[in-house]
Amino acid sequence: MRRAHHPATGELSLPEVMAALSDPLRIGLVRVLADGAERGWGELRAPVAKSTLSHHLRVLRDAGVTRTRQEGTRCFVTLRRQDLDERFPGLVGALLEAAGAENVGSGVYLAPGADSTAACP
Amino acid sequence: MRRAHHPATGELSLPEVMAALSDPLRIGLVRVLADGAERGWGELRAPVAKSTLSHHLRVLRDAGVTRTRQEGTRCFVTLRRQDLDERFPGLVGALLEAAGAENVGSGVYLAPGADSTAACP
DNA sequence: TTCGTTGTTCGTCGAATATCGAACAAGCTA
DNA sequence: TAGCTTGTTCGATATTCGACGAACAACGAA
Repeated sequence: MRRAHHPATGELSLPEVMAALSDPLRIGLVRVLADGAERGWGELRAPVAKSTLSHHLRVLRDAGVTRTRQEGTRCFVTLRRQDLDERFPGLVGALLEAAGAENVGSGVYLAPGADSTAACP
Repeated sequence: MRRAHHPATGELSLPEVMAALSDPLRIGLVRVLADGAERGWGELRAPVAKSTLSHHLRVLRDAGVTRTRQEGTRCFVTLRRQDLDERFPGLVGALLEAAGAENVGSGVYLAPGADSTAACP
């Protein structure tokens, strides 16, 4: 598991962020992370193969939408809400509101019983 | 020149709109149209072949971001700001603000001397 | 050390995208 | 009618994207 690259706040690219947020599955991931809690990779459920899920998380990470932290063999993901709001004020909020109203990305959810406080037992 | 298809307000798809707004050139087009004025196709200047420009305008139109009106052999384009705001409140505003701050899509501009009031002489 | 768990990476596939020039169609205009 | 203007459409390429299974790497546990 190679060290993941995270763009600095100042390096965020608007087109790249928009592209990252143009896939229903990735929108679903952002919605799941929208409460600001850190989530374990294993908590995330989506109707795709795990290699595909890894791909989508990588796209989000490379665009600077999420941050991945590694702990042992596990990964924890958070939404970079503050960084995004700093560079693109209101964008993520508008997206989340619209996605909620349209129920975009509803195929993504958290593993039943998973709790943000139990992410690191 | 076939009759263009415009999705109804209720048919707008968030992922499709996001994808349409993830290209720098298309963001530039939206910026040029952001003042709400109707612009003639011929006023639009972008560093691509006209067939490519036609393609990008079609992507925007098909996603419901712009509306195209035909008058004789000419086309006039407007931003569907109201429809977009109705479905995705704040999204276009946040995009425009961010794009302005980052100067995204600056390769797109209006033909010198073109005026919104002179679009239909 | 030997497993088992956990994500990532690789190779591949089909579909979609961006781009260009050329050909085309529709409507003015001479 | 014959041309001119204006966009659109058509191939043709090259690139990228989303998806999958399989292989791999890193770490903890037995």
